[in-house]
Amino acid sequence: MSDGDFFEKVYKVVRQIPAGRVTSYGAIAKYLGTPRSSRAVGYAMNAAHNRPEVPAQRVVNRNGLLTGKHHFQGTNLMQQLLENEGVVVQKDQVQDFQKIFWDPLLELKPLD
DNA sequence: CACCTGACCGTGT
DNA sequence: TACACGGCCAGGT
Repeated sequence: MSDGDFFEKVYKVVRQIPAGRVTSYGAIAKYLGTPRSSRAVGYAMNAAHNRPEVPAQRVVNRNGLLTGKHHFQGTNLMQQLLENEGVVVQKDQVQDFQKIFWDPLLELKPLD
């Protein structure tokens, strides 16, 4: 595994998040076996702008807060994309966060 | 080559 | 409750 594969792994997981569900940076990092790399997951999302196949709006922070909304076009694009998928967002906060939370550790099989 | 800067998170005081 | 700290990855200056 070369070093640059980390972002790719992140994208691979994010791509599998079902519409209408969300997960967190930390959950992805943990799934990849590097629980301390949550920050790097965020950086991967920042770099994911070239990747239309990566639904970055489905990744929020551990509190269900849309911390990365400023990196989308406009002011509310991230929220609108989510609401478009049936996710209710209010004041940058995902409602029923725990309910629609998608944990790769549980939903996804160990590594892919 | 030595910093610096980010879509974060857990722990400690 | 609030802040400080270390760890993670990649690219820029």
